[in-house]
Amino acid sequence: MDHSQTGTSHSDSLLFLTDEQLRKGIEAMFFAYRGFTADPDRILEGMDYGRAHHRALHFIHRSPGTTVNNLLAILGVTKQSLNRVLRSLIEDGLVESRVGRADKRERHLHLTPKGAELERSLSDAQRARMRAAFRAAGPGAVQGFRHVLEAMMDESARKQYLSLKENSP
Amino acid sequence: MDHSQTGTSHSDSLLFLTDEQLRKGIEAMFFAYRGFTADPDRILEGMDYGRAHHRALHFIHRSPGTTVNNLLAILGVTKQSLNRVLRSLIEDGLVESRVGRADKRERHLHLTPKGAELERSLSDAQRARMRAAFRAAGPGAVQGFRHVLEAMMDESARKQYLSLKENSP
DNA sequence: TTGGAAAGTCAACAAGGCTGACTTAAAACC
DNA sequence: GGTTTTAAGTCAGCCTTGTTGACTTTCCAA
Repeated sequence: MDHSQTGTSHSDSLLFLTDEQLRKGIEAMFFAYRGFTADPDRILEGMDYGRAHHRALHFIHRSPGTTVNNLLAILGVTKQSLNRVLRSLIEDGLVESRVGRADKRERHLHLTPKGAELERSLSDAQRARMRAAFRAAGPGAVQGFRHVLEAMMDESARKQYLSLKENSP
Repeated sequence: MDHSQTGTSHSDSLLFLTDEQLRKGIEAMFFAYRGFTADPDRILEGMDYGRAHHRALHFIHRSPGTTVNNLLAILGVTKQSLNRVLRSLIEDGLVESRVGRADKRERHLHLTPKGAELERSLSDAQRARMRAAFRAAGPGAVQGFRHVLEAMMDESARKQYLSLKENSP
């Protein structure tokens, strides 16, 4: 489980990973995630919304007509937690909840024009940062980035990630 | 700012990044970060500690003798927020706070054996996941992963990240 | 000797998680 | 047709972790 020779980091031939390298990876995740959320957070502060609203808007935009249960599974939060967020978005006219045609118990969620507008301003900011990072790192790095992140996910999250439509890696 | 031809993703020659590729990157960050924190969170649940305590333990372990102000800057939270966490760790005997020798206003933070033990169990879990992800993705991917994350950080965070000691990428 | 930095503390508040209990409507089952 | 299950929504209360603002103590340094 440990190599007991921490510190020296030279050529890592496939299986030799020092604790130092792993720790750097861990810290990279920590600092990068802060940057990842910084721009949308800045836009949202002052509004009545937060990161949770952003996530809901993102996945509704991305899978229009998704049901509440679906969204619950993707976001990995409780019904009560999501409901609080969803209720305010619906009341404020950013999200529309339509009774299901086939199954009238279900509610299908869509962004209104107003909701789409906020979603776009949030995702524009986030995409701009991602684009800058991808360009700075180069095309090869993008593949590596995606591969490592994918391997880091829980099995169930990976399935959800891969099954989100238009997936052509 | 936008290419207006979303969807098709074939060879991306250095500067051509579709919104689709960027969105996949964004979602990869979201799902992967959940996996990244899942194991330590599982260990901590049931104890009186949470993710904030984990972060404090991590950076104290990594930079023994660091001052409170230093830690504040790295974690990016307020003094009051950190103090609450630090107080419980000190009271429970996981962290020792030593008055500075040169400057007696400063407190230098160290892990006690008990604190080091918890830190190790948390970081063992997190490293195991990182190691598995790195192995699954291969050595080239690890470089790409680090490069993209580094480029995604805010300028100030990147400086902190790079200046944390024993940095030999 | 005085100004300011480092640390610590109290109080109050907000976001966003959680559990538990319960309702309503509609589908599915037998 | 009656029962059970499922999807959604709600109320109440709790926890963690972040925030501001105000204030104290200590002590270095100009």
